[in-house]
Amino acid sequence: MRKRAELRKAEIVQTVLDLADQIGPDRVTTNAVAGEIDVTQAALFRHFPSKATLWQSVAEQLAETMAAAWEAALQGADGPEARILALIGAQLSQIEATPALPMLLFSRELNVENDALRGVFRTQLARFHALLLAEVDQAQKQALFRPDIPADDVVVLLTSLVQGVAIRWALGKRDFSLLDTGLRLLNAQLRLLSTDERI
Amino acid sequence: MRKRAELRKAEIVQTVLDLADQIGPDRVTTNAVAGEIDVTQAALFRHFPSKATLWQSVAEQLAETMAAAWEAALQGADGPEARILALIGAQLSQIEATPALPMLLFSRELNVENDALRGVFRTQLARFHALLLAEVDQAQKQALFRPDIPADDVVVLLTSLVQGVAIRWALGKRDFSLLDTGLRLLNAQLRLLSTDERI
DNA sequence: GCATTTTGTTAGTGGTCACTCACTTACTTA
DNA sequence: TAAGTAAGTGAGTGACCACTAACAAAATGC
Repeated sequence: MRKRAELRKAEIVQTVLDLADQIGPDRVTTNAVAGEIDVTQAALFRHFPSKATLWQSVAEQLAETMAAAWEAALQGADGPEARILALIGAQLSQIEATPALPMLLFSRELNVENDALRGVFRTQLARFHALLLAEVDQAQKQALFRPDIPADDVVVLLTSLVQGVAIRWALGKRDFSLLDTGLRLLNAQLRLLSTDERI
Repeated sequence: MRKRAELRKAEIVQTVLDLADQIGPDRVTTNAVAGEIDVTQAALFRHFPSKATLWQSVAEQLAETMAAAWEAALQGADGPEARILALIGAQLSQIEATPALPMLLFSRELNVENDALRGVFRTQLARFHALLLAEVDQAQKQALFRPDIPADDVVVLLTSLVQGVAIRWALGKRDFSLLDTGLRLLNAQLRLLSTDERI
């Protein structure tokens, strides 16, 4: 069935993400993608000049979705602690919705073959770090967080928490909710960071 | 130059690890390995019946080294906190000495192609988790650690710390000491976990 | 010092990869 | 409704992959 280019492009990008999760990013061949959407392999090259540019489209779509989710998280929360919770919750949801993300970070495609792809992800991670840092800084200035740990280190602890639980989830059987588990651990960590002795 | 099988085997295994770091685990082809040690590609199959068994040898060697490092860490430290420091220090050193380790965890080779390889790594990670859990349990029983966070969650926070800082190091420019940075963050986290208010 | 075993080479195998090209069919528009 | 364009096909390309078989030479054992 013939489709318009825009539709087909979106379909291809989504299929790449699905396949990346199912069989691993580096096993996503043009043949596999084409077979999944019942089109010949050569048809893909009508829509993307090369496989690398196809991956770049995937990265750009992911970057947009993530940026939008962070924006929404920040808008919907008041105070540093709530915003940290919202930001990390958004990130966990994003990973749960796109399970290929963690593996993609370590894929050959990103790390070896495709410099542009790597650039997009690096920029996104740096942005997330900066957003968290601003909130942690606020929290320490308002004496909500213990002041004796550098804000930068706190951010690394928080992002590590996300990565750690995401890895356990992605490499394991995914038999627990990434969002729930992540938020439970985050609450524990926030309790440790808090200056309020009662909680 | 002709070498004895045992020497050659060890050389091949080491070359696989080196190349896995330099070009990524999934780019380690038999041709690349052979070229690195100035031997024809076919010679590799004198020593390993298949590429999969070659990777298994790599995994076994890594598993042995790690187990020995953990053993030494536990022997040389007194008290739960010191043992946690030693265990995680050993793990950070191991990653720094074998930078391919984090990427290997997410490689196609491990996750898709080679079930035996995946088994070895899963077992190792579970062991590390268990070792840490025993120490955290002790620390809470001796009232060195806050009792209000489940020991299992504390272990996840600690292993996440290792993974998080290792990822930053492996995917970045490696322009900081993994061991130093990891231990600095670990000390911060241990301070947060401690019941002693003075530190 | 000769025979045997071990370690290596040369030259292939079939399979898969991204990508190309000449051609056809479906859709759009004048 | 005819002409032009957009989307898709079929049949290839060379490059690279893990792996094999027949043969050669180096080391070892008697």
